[in-house]
Amino acid sequence: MKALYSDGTVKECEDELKVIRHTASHVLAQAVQRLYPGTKLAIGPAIDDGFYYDFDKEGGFAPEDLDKLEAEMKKIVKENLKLETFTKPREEAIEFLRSKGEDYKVQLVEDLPEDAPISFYKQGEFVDLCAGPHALYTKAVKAFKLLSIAGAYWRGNEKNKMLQRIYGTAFASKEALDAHLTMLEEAKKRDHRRLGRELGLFAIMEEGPGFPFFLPKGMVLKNALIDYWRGLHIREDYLEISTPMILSQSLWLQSGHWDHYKDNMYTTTIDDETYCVKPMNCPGSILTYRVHTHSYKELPIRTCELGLVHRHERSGTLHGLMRVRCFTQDDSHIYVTPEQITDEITGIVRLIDEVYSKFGFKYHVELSTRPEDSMGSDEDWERATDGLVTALKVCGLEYVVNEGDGAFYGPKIDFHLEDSIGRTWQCGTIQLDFQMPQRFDISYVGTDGEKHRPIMIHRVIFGSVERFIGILIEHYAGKFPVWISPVQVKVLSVSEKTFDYASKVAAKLKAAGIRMELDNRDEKIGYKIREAQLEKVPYMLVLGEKESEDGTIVTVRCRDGTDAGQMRLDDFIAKVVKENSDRV
RNA sequence: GCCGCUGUGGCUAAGGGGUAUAGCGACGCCUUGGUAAGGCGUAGGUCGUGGGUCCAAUUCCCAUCAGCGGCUCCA
Repeated sequence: MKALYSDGTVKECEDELKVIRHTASHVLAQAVQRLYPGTKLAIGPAIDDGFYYDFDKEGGFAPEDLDKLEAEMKKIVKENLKLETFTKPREEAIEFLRSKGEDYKVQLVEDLPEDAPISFYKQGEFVDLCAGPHALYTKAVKAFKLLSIAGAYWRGNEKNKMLQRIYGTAFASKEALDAHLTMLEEAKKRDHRRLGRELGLFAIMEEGPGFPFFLPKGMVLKNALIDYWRGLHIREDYLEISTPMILSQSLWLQSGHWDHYKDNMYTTTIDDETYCVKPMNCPGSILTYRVHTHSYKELPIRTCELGLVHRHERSGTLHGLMRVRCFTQDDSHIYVTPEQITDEITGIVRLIDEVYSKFGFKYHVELSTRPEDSMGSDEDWERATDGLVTALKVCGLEYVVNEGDGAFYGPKIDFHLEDSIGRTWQCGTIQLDFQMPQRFDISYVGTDGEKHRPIMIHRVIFGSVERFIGILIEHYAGKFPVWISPVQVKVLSVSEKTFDYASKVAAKLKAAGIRMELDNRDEKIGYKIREAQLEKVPYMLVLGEKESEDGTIVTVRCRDGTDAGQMRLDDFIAKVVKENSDRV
């Protein structure tokens, strides 16, 4: 597709969808200004799967307005306006925008480099400050839909005014648009909050907003993950510990958490003393390090802990299991010498990759640097950041830099996973910390017999077991692999005549350690199969008179609807036991 | 926390100023049935919570709590 660039040239564009969507956002802004004169424009970019435009409109938009705006947009597309571009000198551009009352646009121009030409795009009566490129005519926006209205702060700063953002999407064809909308509908069915309820995995109640309850089936899944976690950590020479959930405020003052994190901390009073519910596990781990003196020969010391932390997250940020107020971190604190940093971090990156690959997750990596609210010297931060960058290079990992998003005590490498509709969630993280060891004055004895300061690495793989389970649920759409399936086999009797045989088979499965459920209800086999399908159980055993008379065989139906035919019961048991122990 | 929307039996929804409907599910009876829903019947809600307006509110208004979509923030 050809596009109009801000230098006035027309050429083949690199990203057709982006051009269509960006033009769609202009068409939306034009419709808004036609229907609601006086509405001010902020910004309106194309995004991953659509576009949005931020407006400042007196009284905001009502949901019905989306229909009216869509209708007006269709008109504008039908008018097939030609897009034109022109530039203005800085002062003239500011004057022009000011005369139109576009205060936000004036601010945008004022922030552009002094000597940059200020480009505008025009379609019919509508003119917008814009760097382009755009479609040549508005008819390029033939397949679009407005999706939602949301609040958004001007320039993403919560101290600024909240504007109204209208989200929409656009495609090159109606078919592509419909396919996208259908995909969104399908994704809703995989939402972990819905599946969590339907499959009886977890529940979040009004009595504890953000504090999830794990139901029996969810607990089986969680424990399977934890067993896997424990095995890995034994293999990798970690030492498991457990530290208290509530510790004295003085500890949190010493660690710096009170200064930098108190808004997120819950407190309680014990015998007139203030105690804090731990929002992180590091101070606890450090205290265990200090119990004994350590030699350089012991390092690296890798402590690990399934730590249940509580954080007061703001109410509007809670989201199913993905964002909660109490969660289990598969935490680890590793004490190393400066020379060991690169090898240790490289090892962790590989371990994280091993775990994510096991589930077939795609992930992307970010390097988060020093935030404004932080502690420690510039030199420490530089050394720590360099250490992480070196490890990333050694591993050959691609990453993006997330400026100012590090922890208050150190920079971090973050691993992000995607949910069913493409939102990403930070799960794994590796943080390099020079501060805690100083604050707690921990040391090891070196070859010279002198005390030296170890460096501390904080890291998680799942991140939070809760969030990881949320991602797992959506990734598998509830059809978990056998080893984490809450129920692995459902035993279904065809009629009352085979209740006994079904019970016998069930007992044998159970004795073999297989998680099974027996359905000996007085229902037809089709009904029992339907229910087992909805529960997304990997294997169903259909047991009727044929199987019962033989006494050693079972008929296996798989979750995907295929009929695996008859097998000897012993062979079936061996197969499931193997799948479970191989974790597939 | 901020902006907008939502809140009816376990779930999904309908309704609407004069104490509320359906389907699924649950339970009971009949049916003994071979790979995604056999039939009949029964129970279950006072409409998130608290105020207010009104002869009367679940239905209107206010507040509050929770959820949803975003923003900000974060594992």
